[in-house]
Amino acid sequence: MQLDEAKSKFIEGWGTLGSAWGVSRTMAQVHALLLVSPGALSTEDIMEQLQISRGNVNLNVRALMDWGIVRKELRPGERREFFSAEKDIHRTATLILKERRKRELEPILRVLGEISQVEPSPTATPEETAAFTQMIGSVQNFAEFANRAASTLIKADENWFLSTFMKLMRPG
Amino acid sequence: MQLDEAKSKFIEGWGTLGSAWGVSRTMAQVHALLLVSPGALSTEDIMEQLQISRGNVNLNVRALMDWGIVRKELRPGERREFFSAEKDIHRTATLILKERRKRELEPILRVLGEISQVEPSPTATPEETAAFTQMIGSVQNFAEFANRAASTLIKADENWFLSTFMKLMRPG
DNA sequence: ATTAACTTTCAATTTTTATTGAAAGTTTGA
DNA sequence: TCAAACTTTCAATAAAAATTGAAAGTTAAT
Repeated sequence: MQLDEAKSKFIEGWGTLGSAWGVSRTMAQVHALLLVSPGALSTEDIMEQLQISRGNVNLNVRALMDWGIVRKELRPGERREFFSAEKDIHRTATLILKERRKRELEPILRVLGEISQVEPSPTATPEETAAFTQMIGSVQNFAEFANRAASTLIKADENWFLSTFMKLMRPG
Repeated sequence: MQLDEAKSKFIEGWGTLGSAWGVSRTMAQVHALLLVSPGALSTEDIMEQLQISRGNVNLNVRALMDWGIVRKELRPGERREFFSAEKDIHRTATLILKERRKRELEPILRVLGEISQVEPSPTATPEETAAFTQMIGSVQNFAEFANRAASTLIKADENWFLSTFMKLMRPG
């Protein structure tokens, strides 16, 4: 396979993966393009390579910068901005995890905390209320577990990630 | 807070969480409704409680059954079908993990495997090709790590999940 | 202060995805 | 075998999300 074809396949595959996980296809594709590009790219470069509009490029690179996985690069004597992706995959994964935890896990934990305060009422039997409380409690436990696991991974350095965690996963 | 209000908030929150992770809002809401309902529900029950059409209920309930997290329940002497959610949250999480790994992780691993076979060509410098191969290699390593981690979690029973994994996450 | 080179915004549009509802299909009991 | 009580399908429709492109905004050099 030729390099260009391989790059295209990666961009396409990464885009598909992203959209399955709630990241817009284009955002994932911009990320993939920056990952496979040796140097930083300008807005025009991205527009041309992915065949998308200027506004779209701007929107998506800014979202990627919000996530901390893409950086703006300024070159002396150049007015336009160049963009490059964090190339360390563990760091990238950590940053994504951090951001998604903040955006998605924390809100549901808040909701779970609120609704676990459900009080006995005349319209529901005590059994119904108890069943609900128990159900929510187990979801809450699980979500808190996931939250703590995410924290640990976020704090962990790459060595820990590769050695300690790897050993756990393959104890043989 | 009253039980009904708490249930609604859970259904809404679960729906939002789902859509952030690439699951349709309605599918997540049907799942949430079944989770908070003490008994099994009929198609009509779901239609009424979520205010959605019969076709939509049918579609989403079948998708949830594909995932293995909702079961059909037949009652003697009743022609219609009732549905109930797996109430064990660890088991639910495991089943979701398993299904998503199959649907989303495996395809990207296949793509990565293919494109790592990139060959030197006249249109690209050896350095470019090498940089690409290295990049893809690190993504591949990471994806394979995630794949193995998922396998382990899938095989693990609840005890392991709660004790061993918990200890690792909070080594103090 | 002006202008050229850029970035950002946003209302309009397109594309994608989800939903409906009615018709077709299936199953079960009489 | 019939018909009632269901489930399933799918073409049409609606809703949501992504995208465009042109105009407005910003910045930096002269």
